[in-house]
Amino acid sequence: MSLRYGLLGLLAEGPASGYDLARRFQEVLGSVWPAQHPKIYAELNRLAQEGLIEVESEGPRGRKAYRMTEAGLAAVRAWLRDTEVDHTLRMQSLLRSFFFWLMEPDDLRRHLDEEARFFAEAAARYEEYAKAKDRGEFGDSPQARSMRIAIEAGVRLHRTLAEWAEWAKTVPLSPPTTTDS
Amino acid sequence: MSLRYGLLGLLAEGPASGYDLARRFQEVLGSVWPAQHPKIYAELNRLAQEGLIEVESEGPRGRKAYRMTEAGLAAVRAWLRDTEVDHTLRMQSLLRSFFFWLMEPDDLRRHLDEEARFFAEAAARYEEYAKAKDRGEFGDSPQARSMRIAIEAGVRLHRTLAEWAEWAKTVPLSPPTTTDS
DNA sequence: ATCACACATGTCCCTAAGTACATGTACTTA
DNA sequence: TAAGTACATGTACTTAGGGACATGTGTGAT
Repeated sequence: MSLRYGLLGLLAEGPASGYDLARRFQEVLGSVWPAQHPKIYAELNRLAQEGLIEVESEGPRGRKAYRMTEAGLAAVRAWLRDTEVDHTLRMQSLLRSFFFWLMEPDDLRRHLDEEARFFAEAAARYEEYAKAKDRGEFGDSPQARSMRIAIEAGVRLHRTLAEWAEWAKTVPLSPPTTTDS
Repeated sequence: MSLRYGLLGLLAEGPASGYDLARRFQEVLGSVWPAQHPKIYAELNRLAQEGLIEVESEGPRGRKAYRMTEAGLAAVRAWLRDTEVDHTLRMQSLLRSFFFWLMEPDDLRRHLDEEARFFAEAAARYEEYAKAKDRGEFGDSPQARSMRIAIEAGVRLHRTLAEWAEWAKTVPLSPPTTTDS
């Protein structure tokens, strides 16, 4: 259901085609909610059938731009206001960390180096985005301010994970061996 | 595939039945990789067919305890060492934050209050776990130390998200209106 | 003795997600 | 004018995940 409301949320900013939405999903929402174009086109058709969106215009190359209907706007708002947040998390990085004790120390160090680098780079990318927003590149609309909040989560989250990976490198996995002297 | 290696990872600590594994998944891995018992039993059967695990003993009420085989241990290790980490993230909380501008200020404040509370409570639960470990309640084995690292990630992650939600409450979503005087 | 509960394993079905395949059009550049 | 690229929309197949349903057993309490 989240994909559905992700699409409606994006369409609340203005009309867009499936192609546009697929790109925007990849660019901005992709890091918190991945979606491939087949799912997007399918969902758009369902949404249109249910009257939550409607074709606004048809363009070249079969392009169909959708516009949100009143019912659609009401539906996103209801989702945001009335439905419980699904806090389910699925992080392979953390799943793996339960099994670090199965790894050779060298492999583990290498792994944590890579993890730290990955998270730090992601954090840096989000920070660039945040700076661009703060420079006014996305304007100062409520949408842009919302995005700024989301980006801030990205920055903090990935920075935290990078620090965690660095910290993890300092934790010895084997208890000190008692020298039987 | 992560469920598979989650199960193998748990079985690396010692023999266990599907029922045991389902409970342990819910308790310790559930927050980073949810799994329901039907999936677990199915995966165990597949794993046994492929020779990565084998039935160690049969107990009352049809209980089947599985033991990991050499091949199974090699498989988890190969997964940990050689396969790339899937960093795909799916966080509904963050997806929603892109659309905060569609919410009434009051609803948004309420929402962020709830989010902050949820994340803070989760962080506190993880912290309790961490303290218990540091008191020595889980011993000092490599497994326990691995778990400690995973728990630390839970603490930091949720604390960060709680702080983010608190911070988000202080961000005005509407640009200051120019009073036409 | 009976009842409730925790133990224990599964099937079935539906939805969500991911990948590969398929098709065609407008524009830009060599 | 030919080739490459970005635009544009889909179908088909496979796997993963979640919920409901089904079934039966040992144990402890009343």
